Amino acid sequence: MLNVTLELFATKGYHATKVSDIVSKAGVAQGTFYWYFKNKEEIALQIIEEGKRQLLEVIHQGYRKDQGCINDMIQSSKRLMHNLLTFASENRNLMLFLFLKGQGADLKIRNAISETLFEMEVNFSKNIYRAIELGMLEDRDYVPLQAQMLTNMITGLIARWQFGPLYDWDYTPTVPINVVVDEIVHFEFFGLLLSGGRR
Amino acid sequence: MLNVTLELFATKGYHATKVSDIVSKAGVAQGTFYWYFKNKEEIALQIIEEGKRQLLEVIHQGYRKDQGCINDMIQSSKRLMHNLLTFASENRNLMLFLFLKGQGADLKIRNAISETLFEMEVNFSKNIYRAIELGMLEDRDYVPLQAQMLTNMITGLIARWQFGPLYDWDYTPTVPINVVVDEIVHFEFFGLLLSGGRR
Amino acid sequence: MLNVTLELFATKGYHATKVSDIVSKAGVAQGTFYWYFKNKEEIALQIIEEGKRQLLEVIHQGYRKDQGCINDMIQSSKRLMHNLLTFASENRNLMLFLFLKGQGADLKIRNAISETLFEMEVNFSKNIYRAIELGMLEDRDYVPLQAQMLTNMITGLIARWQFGPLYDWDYTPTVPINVVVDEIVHFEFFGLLLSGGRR
Amino acid sequence: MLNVTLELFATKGYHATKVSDIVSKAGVAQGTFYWYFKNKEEIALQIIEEGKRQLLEVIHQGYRKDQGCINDMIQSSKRLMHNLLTFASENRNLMLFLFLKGQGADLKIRNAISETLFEMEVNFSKNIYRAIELGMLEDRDYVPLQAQMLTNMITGLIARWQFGPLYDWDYTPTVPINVVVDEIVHFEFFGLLLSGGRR
DNA sequence: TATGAATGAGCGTTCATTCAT
DNA sequence: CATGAATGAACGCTCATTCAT
Repeated sequence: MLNVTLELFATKGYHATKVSDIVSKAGVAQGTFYWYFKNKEEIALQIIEEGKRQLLEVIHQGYRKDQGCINDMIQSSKRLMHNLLTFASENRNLMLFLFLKGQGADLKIRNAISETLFEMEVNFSKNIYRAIELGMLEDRDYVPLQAQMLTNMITGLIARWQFGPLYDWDYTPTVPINVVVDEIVHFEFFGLLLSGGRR
Repeated sequence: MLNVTLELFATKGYHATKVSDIVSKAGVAQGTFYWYFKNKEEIALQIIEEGKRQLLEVIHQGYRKDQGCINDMIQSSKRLMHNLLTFASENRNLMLFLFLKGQGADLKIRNAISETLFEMEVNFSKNIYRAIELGMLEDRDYVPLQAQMLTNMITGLIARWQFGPLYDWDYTPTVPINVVVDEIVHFEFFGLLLSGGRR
Repeated sequence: MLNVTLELFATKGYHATKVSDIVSKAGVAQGTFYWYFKNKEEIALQIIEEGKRQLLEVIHQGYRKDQGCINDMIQSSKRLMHNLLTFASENRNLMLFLFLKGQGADLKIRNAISETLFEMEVNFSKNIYRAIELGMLEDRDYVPLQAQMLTNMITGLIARWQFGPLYDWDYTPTVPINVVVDEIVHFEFFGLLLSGGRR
Repeated sequence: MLNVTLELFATKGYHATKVSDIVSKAGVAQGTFYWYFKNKEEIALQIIEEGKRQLLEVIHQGYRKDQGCINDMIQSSKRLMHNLLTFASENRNLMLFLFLKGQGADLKIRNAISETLFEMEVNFSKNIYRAIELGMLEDRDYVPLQAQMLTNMITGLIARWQFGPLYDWDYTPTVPINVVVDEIVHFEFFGLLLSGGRR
């Protein structure tokens, strides 16, 4: 039922998705829904929770562990972005819901989503701090701000890349995944690396 | 009525805003709403239309017109970003609605918003192409992709800067506007400029 | 305004006709309507009143005055029916409203219409009684019942003849007026005349 | 719910009957209505459909099957009319809705009703043609027109007989059913039979 | 576990009517 | 005489939720 619901949330949006839509698509009766979930809000929260877990797992795997040269850093970033975009390709509905449609839902759900995005940010921050610790980047102020920019750039780009300017579910990406990875990492690299000790 | 409605849309979201909320906040009767607007959807579309107009006007004013050195380009970018962030500060509700909450509304509204963001992108693209023409930037592929990244970075940053990680209307920015401008332009500068002839 | 309103009542029906339809078709402002008429009901009642006057005038002109033979009676009936059908052709909207659509309006209006039809009946009754007085018809019971049947036959036929089986305003009669007159009078003649002294 | 609704439609008319009237009279909640019917229009259409079925069944049973003399034809007509009037007595609300109030409803409903009346006409036409085939009546033009007159006469008479000149639901018929049957059949007999070969 | 009929609060919208100008 | 903006009661309909089976 989670997958079915996520698909509906992603395409129609939270409010426009009726519980009756969910159950009819899932092939069960209306009442059955309420055996599995307390209410409509809860299924959304579960979806977000599970999505967050997977998303952070992907990001976590790209975490820099060893010291290395600039090139190692770039390679590591590329690997992370590649994993992220691959995950995005395999979880289109999740991306659409988390990065776009979700903000139209009710407060509690919006907050759960915001929290997810914030944790992404935190991980990017950690990544940057780690790179500084490892001596790969010079120390700087405003690491969180830079992590924000990265997050926005990445989530926004994933949405636009996958769904086009009108955020259409049936859109087919026109740019190969490698190009997107390169562009992001390029921005990231120059944005972060060359900012040097600016503080 | 437009301002009152925008505020409600921005804080509660489109669906959670009842027409009765709008009219009671505006101090008129329920029926009066329908004298001025065909229905709830139309007022949203009008708000978006007007917001788009203003937003694009701000962006257009930052359009590069004269050739210049690298420094001119940076200054011009800073001026544009400063205008944009100032406009954002003075139109918090519009930002919240366009960049976040709006995607939870119905198809027609979402499309109108997407179109607005897309036109921002197009303007950034034009800006980049213009800089190439003027010899300020080397020629490159994927200008639209870079414009997308810029747009995402900027809109996302505006939202996060103004409303914090939980997108809370009562949040107060913790980072001074100049720092944000510097960071954005830094990213933009290195991202775009130093990408050189990579194609 | 009366004509405009009658046309709308006849085509759309009483309830489906909005005061705003009337005034926009009449080319005046909404408020003006209420200078001429107390409310929507009143204009309907005025229309019915005026229609009744005209209708009864037509019927009254066909009233038998002089004694005569059977043939005189048939000729007189034919003349009456011809006048009635001619009037109907020239007052399609009135027919449609009185004989069909009107019964869907509110109580007071329905009663005004019923009264109109009843007065038609009364006149037919008088006509029959007069013919009996003049010795053109034998005396009989149930004259009112026969008058009812005549009325129903005539009003129904007028509606069906002018507007077809679906009561469509744009329908064009397929049967010439003389044929209709002949058929009605034939029915009337044999129905009334030959019923002889049956009592 | 169908019976309850028919009663309300027949007494108050379609537009004046609120869904809340229906459900409160039926003793269920507002929402329950929409579990059984798509909307208010649909229940009207179902009522008409069912009414048509029953009405045509009654008429069909009176269909002439065997050849016979004039008297057989009259007897057969009387039986049909008697059945029809008996059915009408037992389905007062249906009569009131189909023959009077229904024409005030919206287009789709009006058309469904018109269709019902038209099928009555068609059946009467068939009956006449069958009588011609059987040699009980001479051939003639304008059979459909005569069927129309019959239908109008009969439906109108049923309405007036049952509900009086003001079409009042609480009216009690003042004329015994047999008299009405006799009068109708008399009109029909002389109207149809004696019209001979007039063409 | 699972069903699906039943609920009812709440919403968007309509439209006859009013009234200051 | 005429306007048209403003009113607000009332309606049809939706849909998340409940509960007897």
